[in-house]
Amino acid sequence: MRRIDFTNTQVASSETARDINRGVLLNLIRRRQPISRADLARVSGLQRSTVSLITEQLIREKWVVNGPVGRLPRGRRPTFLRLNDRRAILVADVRPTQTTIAVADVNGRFLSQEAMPTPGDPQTAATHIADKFKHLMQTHSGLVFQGIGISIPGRVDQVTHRVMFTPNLKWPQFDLFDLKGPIEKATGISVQLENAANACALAEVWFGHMEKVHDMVVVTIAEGVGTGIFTNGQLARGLNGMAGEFGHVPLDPNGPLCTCGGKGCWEVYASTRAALRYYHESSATPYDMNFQDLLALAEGGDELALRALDKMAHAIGKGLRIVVAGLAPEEIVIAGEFARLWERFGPVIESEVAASVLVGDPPRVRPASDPGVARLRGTVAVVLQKHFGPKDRDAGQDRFVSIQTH
Amino acid sequence: MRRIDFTNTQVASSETARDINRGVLLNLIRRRQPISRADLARVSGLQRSTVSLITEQLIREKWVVNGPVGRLPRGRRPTFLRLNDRRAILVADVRPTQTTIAVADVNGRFLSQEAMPTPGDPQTAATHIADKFKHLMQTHSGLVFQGIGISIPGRVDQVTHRVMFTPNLKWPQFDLFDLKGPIEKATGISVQLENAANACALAEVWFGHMEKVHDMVVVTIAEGVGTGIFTNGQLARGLNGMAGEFGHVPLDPNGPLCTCGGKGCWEVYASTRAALRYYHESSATPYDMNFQDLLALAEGGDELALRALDKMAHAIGKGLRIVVAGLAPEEIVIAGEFARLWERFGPVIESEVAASVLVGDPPRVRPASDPGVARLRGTVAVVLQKHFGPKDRDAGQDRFVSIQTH
DNA sequence: GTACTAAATTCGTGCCTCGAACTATATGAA
DNA sequence: TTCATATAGTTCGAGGCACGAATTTAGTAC
Repeated sequence: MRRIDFTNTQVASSETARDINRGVLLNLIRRRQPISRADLARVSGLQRSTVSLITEQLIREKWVVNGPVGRLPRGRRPTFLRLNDRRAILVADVRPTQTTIAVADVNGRFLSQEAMPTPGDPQTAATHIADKFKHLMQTHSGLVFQGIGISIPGRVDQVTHRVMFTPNLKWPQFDLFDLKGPIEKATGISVQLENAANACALAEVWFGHMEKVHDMVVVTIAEGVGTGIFTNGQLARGLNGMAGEFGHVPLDPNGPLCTCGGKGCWEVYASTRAALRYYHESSATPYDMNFQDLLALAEGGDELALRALDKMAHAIGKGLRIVVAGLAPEEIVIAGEFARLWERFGPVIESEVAASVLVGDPPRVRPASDPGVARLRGTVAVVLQKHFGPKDRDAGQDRFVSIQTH
Repeated sequence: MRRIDFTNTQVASSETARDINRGVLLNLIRRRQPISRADLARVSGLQRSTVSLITEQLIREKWVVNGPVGRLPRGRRPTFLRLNDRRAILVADVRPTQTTIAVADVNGRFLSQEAMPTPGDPQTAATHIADKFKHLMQTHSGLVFQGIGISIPGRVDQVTHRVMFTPNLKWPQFDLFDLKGPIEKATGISVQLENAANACALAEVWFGHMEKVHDMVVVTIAEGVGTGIFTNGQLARGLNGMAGEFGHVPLDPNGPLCTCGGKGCWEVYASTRAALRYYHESSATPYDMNFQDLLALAEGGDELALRALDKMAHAIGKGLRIVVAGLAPEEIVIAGEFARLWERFGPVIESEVAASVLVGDPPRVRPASDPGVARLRGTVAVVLQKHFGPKDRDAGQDRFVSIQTH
């Protein structure tokens, strides 16, 4: 007897072409709105007739709405299309001390945003966050909510939706707790969990500049150092979602102890905690000071603060050498409040990176497009990706099937 | 006036479905040959009628031929399909001291294989290799040659087809020399250049085990240490094709000088050269000895040789920590002659890797499927990929267009 | 009003997959 | 030998989809 394990190969049906083109047009509208059907046809290369049919479908599906009418020197006026911004997304960005909750539309514009202290354990956090969400759903009753995105300072296995690794978030037994389930149950909306650095990477791709970036690495500098790797047009997630933990690569095997248990990790030298440590080592300030304060001091010209941040910038650059050698991204994006002082410290990082390029062009190094909301906006992108992104179509290689012969 | 830069978005036409399904079936036939049309339908999920039409097309295109007729307990006998193995590929594997030239069929089976010393400069190499190829084309006149693949110990920019970085191959001004052009001109066949580690990665994916691997890293241990990164179903090539140079990440910034100009690179500790150095440091053997000799000594039980290789294995494992933390591949494959002593040194690497996993499952670590021909067979895959692989369809994100308004 | 222009829609054609019906070819029981 | 049954492979009509020419719609210029 012969049984077949029917994990099907990804074949195309007669509707596949429509699926693909629908996605192409939806994304073109998203990036170029307001845009007329005629322009869509020109830009996409599809026939005007095809564009009309597909946009009609998108309007029926309520993703797109007819917008204002344009004006041309001659001829019939075009009707512009734009995304239906009554479709909205709920997002939360969980950080060790503070959690931000927001409502965004499909364009990544925030309609409401508030902060709360991060609860001390995941159970309480789940209830508090869910409550906030429910409240926001009531106060924004005109909107249709598409999904919930939550970014955390840790790695998430996207198969099991379990949290794998959160060295900087001191929640007891978080890895055993299901954050997604309770919030979905309380709100009735599907929840996506994602690592903050990965979220930032998606933010750049979805809301950043127009040109297509093929290989990019985002580095989030906060209490820890995280990287989000975007390659071949997708996030590299790795086994159990653990890809991107360059922050825990040791730069010096004899260095200070890290929260991960290792020694001399990049994060130990390049995180905001490291900068505070540098500062405290060189001054006699009392210990209750946070990174915001340090930045403020530096912006005010405090020499010791500047020196601490300079040390941090060098450490960031040093760790980036590994990323550059290993992945050779086209672009490196630095996210986190540290990027506020880009003018001062960007060049430090840039020169360190340029020195590490073995041969060829150095990667662009730049701060996140909108550092203040990078993480939140990325979390919006996490949810949008489910609707606008590729339908998890296999990137070429077929998925194979095992035939068991009995 | 408005001009449009018509780098078109990738839209689907009415033929797209056929394109996709043709690829799926071609690859299914490749991996499961001999296979009947009925089985193809079952495995792929396509209708039998559709399978018949597409296989007819593949037979017309001469990719597939009708093979033997099967035998079943009941019913009409199935005609098995298999790849047309008269389609062949010419490959060369260039290494610092020796170059291997071979003819392979589309199944990666070698029909002929020979070695020659690697010439001292790229010009001579191009003529010699082209001559060998032309000769092989004559002696195998029954075959239809699909392409030429050449693997080199260096990185290749797949956009410009220029060689970027070959620290271990002492060819003068190789980066200014066009290896592809002259050989194409001499043979009339299109040439693909690829880094040896990338080639090995493709070999594993194309000719390795059946299960689909999503994230894999191949480490080639030879005169240098190279890595080939396979993520999201594709090779990660990076800017100028430079991705994968983990071999030049410094493990110790004060270590010995590397051929790349840096200090204390992984390669300095983990290459075959390193093992020879370790051996020579501990014995008084004359200096004209190569890695093959060292392996032979170790296989014969020489204590000093074993110790040198053990040190090398530890260094390999230590560098893999970076790869594991940064990419969390499902699988790490070790290629190169070193893998011959896997029984002895595999566990050393494995335990080092397992210790570096922050959380979750450790990656599988294993030697290359067929270490002796890994590089050559991978080079075959480089060429096959052009015919069997995805049609460089964008993995989701659309490619944008810039409209210049004058 | 007429000429012209551009946007958007309509409609016939061809490609493609689907699925039912049909043909071809085998085994085994009556 | 004949017929039921089972499996492989083909044929053919239906429906989804993109294409592209023709048509309709709606504006400007004169």
